[in-house]
Amino acid sequence: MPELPEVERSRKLAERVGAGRTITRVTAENDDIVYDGVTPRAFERALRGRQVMAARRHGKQMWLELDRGPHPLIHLGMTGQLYAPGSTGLALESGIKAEGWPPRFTKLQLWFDDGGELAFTNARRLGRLRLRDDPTGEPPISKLGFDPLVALPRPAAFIERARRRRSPVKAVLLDQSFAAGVGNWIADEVLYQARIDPRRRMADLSEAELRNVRAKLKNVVRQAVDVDAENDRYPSGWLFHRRWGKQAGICDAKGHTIEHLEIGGRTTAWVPALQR
DNA sequence: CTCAGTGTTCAGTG
DNA sequence: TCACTGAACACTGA
Repeated sequence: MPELPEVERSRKLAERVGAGRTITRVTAENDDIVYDGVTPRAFERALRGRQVMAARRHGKQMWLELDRGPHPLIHLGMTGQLYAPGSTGLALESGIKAEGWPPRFTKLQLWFDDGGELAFTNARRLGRLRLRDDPTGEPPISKLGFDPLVALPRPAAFIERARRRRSPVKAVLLDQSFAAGVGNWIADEVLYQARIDPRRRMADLSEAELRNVRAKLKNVVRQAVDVDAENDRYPSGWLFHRRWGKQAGICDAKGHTIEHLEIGGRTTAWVPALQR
C-alpha cells in the first residue's frame, strides 16, 4: 500500500520501535532482486551492532539513519510492508495479509536490544533494499522532487514547475521527480477534488487551476497522514472509497458515474461529469 | 487460465 | 540534454 501516507505510517513505526536502540540481530533473506546492489550478507553486516538514530522518509523512500553509515534504504514497491509484532499492518488491496510472526514474505527481520522487532515483507518483489552512505545526496533520493507533506512549494514556485511540463497532468503528478510520494490513488483523488480532466496537459492549466491542484494535493496528503493511512478513516466523500474495480455503473458519493482510462500506463479513475 | 495491480526503471524517440 | 512514452520487471490473488 505504498504511497506517501502509507510510507509515513511505516516510518513512524520504525521510529517508534527502532530509534535510540541498537540492532542486535539481522536476518536478510536470499533474494537478489529485492536486495539491490548489495548481498543479503553484506546488508546484515552493515546493520548488526549499529544504533538507529532516526527513521526518515522522502516521498516513498524511507531509510534508517544509523550511528554510522552505510544506511539502509527501504522502498516498499507495490506490496511491501513494515511490521512490528502485534502491529496490524494495513489490509492490502490485493488481499495479502500477514499472520503470525514473522509474517509471510518477510525479506528482512531486525531485532533490537530492548526486545523490539521489525519485519519488512515484499510479496511481489518490486520493493528494494539498498545501502547508501549519503541517503539524500545520492540516487534514488537525490533524483526525487519535492515531498508534498513537508516541502510543498509555495504557489508561485509550484506554478513555475508545472508550466514546464507538457505531459497530461495525471502523468506529471505520478512523476516522482515532480512530486515525490504521489501514486495512482492520490493523483486520481487530487484531480477529482480539483475537478480537472486527467488528460489535460499540465502546462495548459490556468493559474487558478494550478493553485487548486496544489491545494488539493496538500489537503489529501495531510488528511491521509493525519489518520495514519487507515483507509476507513479517509473522508467519506473521497473518490478513494469508490474507485476500485471497473464494474460498469460505479458512482461517486453524489451519484456521478466513475469512468476509467489508461494514462501514463496506469489505470485512471475519474468522473467526467465533474472533471473538466 | 488469464489478468490486474496504491511502483520504478530503462530504452527508444522526438 | 531534456521531456516524454511504453514496455519490462515480478508474482499473488481474484
